[in-house]
Amino acid sequence: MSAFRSPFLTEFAARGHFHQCTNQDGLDALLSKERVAGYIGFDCTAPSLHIGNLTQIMRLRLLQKGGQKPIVVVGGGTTKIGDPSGKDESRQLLTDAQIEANKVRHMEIYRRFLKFGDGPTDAIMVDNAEWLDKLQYVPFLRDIGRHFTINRMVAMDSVKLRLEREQPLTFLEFNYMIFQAYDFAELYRRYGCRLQMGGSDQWGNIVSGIDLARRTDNVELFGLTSPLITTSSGAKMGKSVSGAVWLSADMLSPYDYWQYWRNVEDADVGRFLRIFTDLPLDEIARLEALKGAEMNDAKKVLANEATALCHGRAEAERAAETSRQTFEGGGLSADLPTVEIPKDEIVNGLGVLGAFTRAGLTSSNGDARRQIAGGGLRVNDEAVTDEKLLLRAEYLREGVIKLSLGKKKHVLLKPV
RNA sequence: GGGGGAGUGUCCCGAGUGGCAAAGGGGGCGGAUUGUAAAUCCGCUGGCUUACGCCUUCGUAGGUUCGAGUCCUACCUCCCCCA
Repeated sequence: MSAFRSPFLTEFAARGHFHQCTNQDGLDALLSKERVAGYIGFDCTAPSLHIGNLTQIMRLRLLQKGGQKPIVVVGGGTTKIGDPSGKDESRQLLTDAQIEANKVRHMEIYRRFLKFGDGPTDAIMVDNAEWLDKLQYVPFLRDIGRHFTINRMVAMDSVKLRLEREQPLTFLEFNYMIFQAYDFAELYRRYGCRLQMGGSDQWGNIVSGIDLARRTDNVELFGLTSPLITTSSGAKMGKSVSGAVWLSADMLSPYDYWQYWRNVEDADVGRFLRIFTDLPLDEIARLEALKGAEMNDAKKVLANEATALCHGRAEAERAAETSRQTFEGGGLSADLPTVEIPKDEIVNGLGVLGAFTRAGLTSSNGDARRQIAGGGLRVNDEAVTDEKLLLRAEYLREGVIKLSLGKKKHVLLKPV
């Protein structure tokens, strides 16, 4: 990878985002010469975005920091098709209402990471349903479809892999790349957008758009992809205590979000600091070089910075403090997740099994029983050995009972 | 339209002579060890139950049988070959 002249590409590469570029020198020259609008598309398949999407958002953020103009394309239209890239099975089709609801929630998230407005480097957000919904089949086939050969489409990884693995690919999904290609060309016409970024799995779709625009508008557009971010142990990143690592506080609390970053593997700390925070590279290099237990300090910085970007500095500090009290103070933090129960139940004595299940720590009484057998449950930090234990008022500490599953999952039971 | 094959524990893959709560993986969770890390080792991984035990599960619906994941019939879905 040669040195870049443009600040954006330099930073982009230095932070580990660079995978492939359709015309590296051409793009670098263009970025150095004029302000470039670049986009990334996001489909609205889930009610929140997760950290997989965050890697993309951070790339747009870098684009903005580099003095260029980011465009967020929300896939109100393409979500109706479903991207087959990298998947073995079709995603279940969402209703228009679900897509719309998801879209509104996503837009709120983009605003936290990017500055929107009318200024030259302010981000803008557009919905590809604006043009895709209006397309008419026959005119579209004649104008756009004639630029695509089945031969090439079938050779695309997104299609080829599905066929090779003998998994069905519907005609609907087969069309996805055409729509994404059309998006790029349309964004060029509407906003002069010259650049599309995306994960490495988007290469084929991006190149299709570049080809299309060259044929229809005789212009060179650019594609820039990033490596798929995995954990050092090879897993696709993004699993937290409660499933995916969501960016919406109502789907994953700032505390759990903070904990996710606090718990990344040692080997990932430097890489993640570069991708998911704005810290200067020399500072990251210093943190990354920490040895042994000191690595925990680097992880705290990662957690603080990443959480502050997503949920605000105040929430990050709160999560850090809750974590400090819980893990380092050995004490009780009132900020842990709390489940309320009727006061009577404590007065009468509440069975431990039910209590853990109510708190959401175990999935059933049987599960709770098994966890007790395995030594995994604690009440007020003391291991539960008797599954018939009744929780009564004398277990209250500062008005709550602390239930724990393993070392990391804690819930406060609060009588009301 | 004709012929052949397949759907198994609600995370996934996958074995399964009529006696099966159903082999084995992966993943996940817990324990030990650690640094809230990795690696390693151990345990758990359908529901209810103090317990004997009871209930629910193998694409769907029926049937044969003391007894069905396993045999029969119909239907659904998917894959392959022929037209």
